[in-house]
Amino acid sequence: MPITLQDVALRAGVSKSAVSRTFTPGASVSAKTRAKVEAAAKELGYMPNVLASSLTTGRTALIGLISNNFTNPYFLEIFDLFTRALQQAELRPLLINLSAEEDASRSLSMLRQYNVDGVIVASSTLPPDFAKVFHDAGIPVVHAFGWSSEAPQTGRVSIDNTEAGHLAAVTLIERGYRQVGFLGGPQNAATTADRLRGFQTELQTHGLAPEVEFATAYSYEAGRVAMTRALDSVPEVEAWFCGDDVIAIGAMDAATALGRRIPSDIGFIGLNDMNMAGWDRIALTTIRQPAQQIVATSVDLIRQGIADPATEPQMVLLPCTLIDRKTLRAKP
Amino acid sequence: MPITLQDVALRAGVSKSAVSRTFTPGASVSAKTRAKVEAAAKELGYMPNVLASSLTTGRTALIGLISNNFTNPYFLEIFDLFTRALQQAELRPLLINLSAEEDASRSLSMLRQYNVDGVIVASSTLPPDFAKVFHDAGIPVVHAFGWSSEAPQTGRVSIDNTEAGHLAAVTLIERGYRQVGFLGGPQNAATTADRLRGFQTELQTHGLAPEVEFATAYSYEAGRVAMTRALDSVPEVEAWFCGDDVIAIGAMDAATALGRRIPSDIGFIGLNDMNMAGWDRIALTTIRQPAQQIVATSVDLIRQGIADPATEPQMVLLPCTLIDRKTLRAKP
DNA sequence: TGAGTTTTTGCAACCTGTTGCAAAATCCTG
DNA sequence: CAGGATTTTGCAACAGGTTGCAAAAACTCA
Repeated sequence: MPITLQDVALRAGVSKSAVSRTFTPGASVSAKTRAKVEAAAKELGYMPNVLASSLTTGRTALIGLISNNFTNPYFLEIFDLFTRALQQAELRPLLINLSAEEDASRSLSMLRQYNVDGVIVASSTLPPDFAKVFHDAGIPVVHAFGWSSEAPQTGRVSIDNTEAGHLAAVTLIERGYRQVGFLGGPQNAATTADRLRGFQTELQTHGLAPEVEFATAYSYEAGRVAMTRALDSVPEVEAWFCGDDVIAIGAMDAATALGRRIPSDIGFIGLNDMNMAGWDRIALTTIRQPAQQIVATSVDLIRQGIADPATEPQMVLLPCTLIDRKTLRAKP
Repeated sequence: MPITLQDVALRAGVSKSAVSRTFTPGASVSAKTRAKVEAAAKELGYMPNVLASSLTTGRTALIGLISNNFTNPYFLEIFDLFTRALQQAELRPLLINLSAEEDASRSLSMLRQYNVDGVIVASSTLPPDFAKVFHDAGIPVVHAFGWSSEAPQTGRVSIDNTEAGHLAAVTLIERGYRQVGFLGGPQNAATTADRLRGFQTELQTHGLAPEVEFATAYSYEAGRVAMTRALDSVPEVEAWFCGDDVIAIGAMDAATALGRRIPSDIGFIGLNDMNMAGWDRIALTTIRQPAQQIVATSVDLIRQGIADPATEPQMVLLPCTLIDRKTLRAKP
């Protein structure tokens, strides 16, 4: 049913090779035959079958986009950015949701069956050595949003989470908070430890130490239950650094439910700066990840990896910035 | 470099066909050769190349998942559901972001080049005849979340939007509101007209007519600006039916900014019931779309369409329900 | 055990393109 | 216009599988 190379060749009165070359950039075809072929192709509505050509060229332009963050609205922004950047680069995202039990190895083998040209892991909760599996399989891979100082050597791009923790501490201190808390994301998340370390280190230089709690997921609910617990066990904490905006929102609702006012009674600072953080009723003071740059860099790295498989995996760290809104009291 | 059928055949001491058959469900292979082949395959780490087999079988298990709703957090929930459901069905979503200028025909040809087995259009703002393009190209297609009574005959699954408008009207009336408004999504969205029609029709039977406004997008910002305008031009409206939760949130923030209290001064009812609508600080009264069912049905329809291309496209309408929270006053 | 059935197997052609190579066509220069 | 250099072209093999067909092997049952 669908039109093939053969059909076009016949119609144009040339060989299959001629048709193939017409559609291969940089191949040798005279203007005359190119014209004939293009006319025939147009008449028949021909388009080359990428999958068939992938057999010989080894290229599919398919990129595995793997994530398990399907409950954190921030990741919709990330998916938006990734799909656009990939499309721009003529690459096609094969989306994999690893939220469910789905084990990693199954998705690896699936991606190999489809011969993907590269893999992007967009997640901070997938184990840092997850990306390595692809690297070891010879598939270019970059792990975005999941940098941790102990992770193995694969392509990585992220903010410097230690630095983010540092920035949070500095901010809280300069606002005059002394009793502070850290409400991290899942304890096993690659990034949590680094954020905590940076936070603690800076506090230490001021003779302070944070209370430490962890939410079980990057979600509103998890933030809410963790904070409900914390408000009971360590009610004296004046301000919390939350490992994620959505966790922060859950935490703030927990505080509000218990009658605490923000920021007069208790302060919160988040991380990510998702769109929603700027909504009036949220107005969250937070640390912004340069999502756009992280995505652009990730896609660049993947393209490099595809173009020259011998390139060493690169690790790039981008700076984050404070976005001041209304959930922390002003500098005294 | 990668292991092929040939390699396994050699190793197992059988023909290529035997190996192929071992991996083809329902093919005729004796237990003995199957064992030999499986052993060899395991040792070598062989996995069949789906793309190569797609050449002869015509099946890729690839499903184009097209959307342009990458700013509405509700759609993260939808993507979560779709990716899971597709994975469950051993289908692979090729994600296409149509937000940008990207024109439809380009994505059609791309999907044809990749030989997708089917297409799911998840959007209410894509023109209703967009899905038809795929139908006409002989590709099974279902349009989810975009039903409109005037749309052409392709697979479709959605709530009955007229019914939703009707439900909104009934709800507002029974709460004692008389001066009501409709703040729709984009005016060109497939669903908006139906919702408005249902809303108006019901109001009419009570001798009422709504004020009508439209937001330019399904986003917080759009809801906010539209409502800011509306509060100026028709301040007498007591309650608004918003075409989407995120629009409703923007609208509510506009009202709050102008000093109106919810629900005592002004009421809001949304549509979708995204997760976030249940957050304390939002607590939006809204109409729930049965997202889970819509997705499950869509995937079923696609599978049917793949299994038997001759099946007529089906249209299924699912019921929606009211979720009462705190943005509408109680029944008097 | 042997004839008749049924199942399993391998061969070879095929799916849709790509590409190295040698032949054919075209171009250039004196 | 001849002769050499360059470009264009088609052939045929190949990428990694699938499948119709006929031959081979394994069953059945008298």
